[in-house]
Amino acid sequence: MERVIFHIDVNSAFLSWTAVKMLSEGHQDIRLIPSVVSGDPSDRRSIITAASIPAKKLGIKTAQPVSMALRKYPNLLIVSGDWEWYGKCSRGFIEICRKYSPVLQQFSIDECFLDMTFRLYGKEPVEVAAALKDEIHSSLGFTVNVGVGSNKLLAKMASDFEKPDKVHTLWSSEVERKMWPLGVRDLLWVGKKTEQRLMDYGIRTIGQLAKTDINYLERIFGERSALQLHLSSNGIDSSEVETEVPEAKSYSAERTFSKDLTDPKDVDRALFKVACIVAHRIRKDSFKASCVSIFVKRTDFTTSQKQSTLTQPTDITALILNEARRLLPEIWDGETPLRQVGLGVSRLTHDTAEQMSLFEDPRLEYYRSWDKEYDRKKLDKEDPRTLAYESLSKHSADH
DNA sequence: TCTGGGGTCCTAGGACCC
DNA sequence: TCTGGGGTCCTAGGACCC
Repeated sequence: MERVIFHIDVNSAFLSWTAVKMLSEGHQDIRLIPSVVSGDPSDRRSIITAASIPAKKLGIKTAQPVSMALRKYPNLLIVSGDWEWYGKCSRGFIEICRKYSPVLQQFSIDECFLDMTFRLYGKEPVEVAAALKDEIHSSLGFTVNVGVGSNKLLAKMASDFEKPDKVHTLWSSEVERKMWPLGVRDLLWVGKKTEQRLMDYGIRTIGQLAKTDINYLERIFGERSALQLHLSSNGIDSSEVETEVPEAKSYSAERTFSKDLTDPKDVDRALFKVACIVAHRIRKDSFKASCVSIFVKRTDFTTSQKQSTLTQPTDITALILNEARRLLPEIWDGETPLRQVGLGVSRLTHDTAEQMSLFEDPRLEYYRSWDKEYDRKKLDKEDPRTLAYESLSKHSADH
């Protein structure tokens, strides 16, 4: 029996959600004018996080630099994001979707899949999808697209058809007519690089890809990727709607500076900030990490990364920072200007047993109390107090 | 025009062990 | 003394997603 899967996708999520909030405060509806959500517009390096449909019609796209968008349209309305509010909107929209089927997989902050196979009770899938779409609009004030299909891949492809506020179907029987004429780039998991390689071999549309001999694809992409391309271009996807929320596998934070850094003191301070952010987040989720990695991006956009495994998992900022400091010289000569500095942790465990040792470093107690205070005071993540930085630096430098 | 931030998964090579 | 093959862990890098 054929399955019925819905994919629900909020239209220009961050922009719509900001619009709803501004409307309630008496502002005009920014969805109807050229507008964008972005980081600090005075920073030359800020990029566009979300754009309204009128803005998109002017050629303004997500991930473009704000400066570029302003050159295209100087009257562009720029608003900043509000992540707490976005979290509320996301939870509200997921809650409504869950009423239609408990077999729900949240795919990102603004997308989810529903397995509707046993939830239609004789009703037409398209009518149920329209009811869901309209309920979200009337109760929360923003629009969504609903893709309806025979599997997750097709549902997701369908939700990407004409926007906003639309229901589209993409059943297996419609693949040839609705999906095959599209360019390969429209296929899920085909990004820029794969598109270029396919182009090199004269494969431009999803239909051409579907009809390409899989053995030929294997020679270009390897066994695994070839199979993936072959199946998805033919509209085949047997994956389930996963209701379990997977545990995080890694945490990371990175900062791009408005001016490239060259002073080792500035770089160290940046490392400190990202270490505080990452360590705070793993403590909040009661994880400890065994692997620390750092990465840098240079002015020419080349990047380097270095990671190493700790002898014991930890959630202590100072120990993570120390490892990061040890690794840094291996990827940075102390002079090359750096555009970005990042820090990540992985190999996470929930192991709570403290590894007590007779020889436990007495400084650990100080580090833990420092972290406790950081967590308690919710210190401004972007601007940890100088004093805190100095005191932690002084201690951990002795290591 | 000049490119953010946060994730996941895959591959490939080297080290090490049996 | 010189030898095979398989498994696992670790690290670096790349591609993709939102």
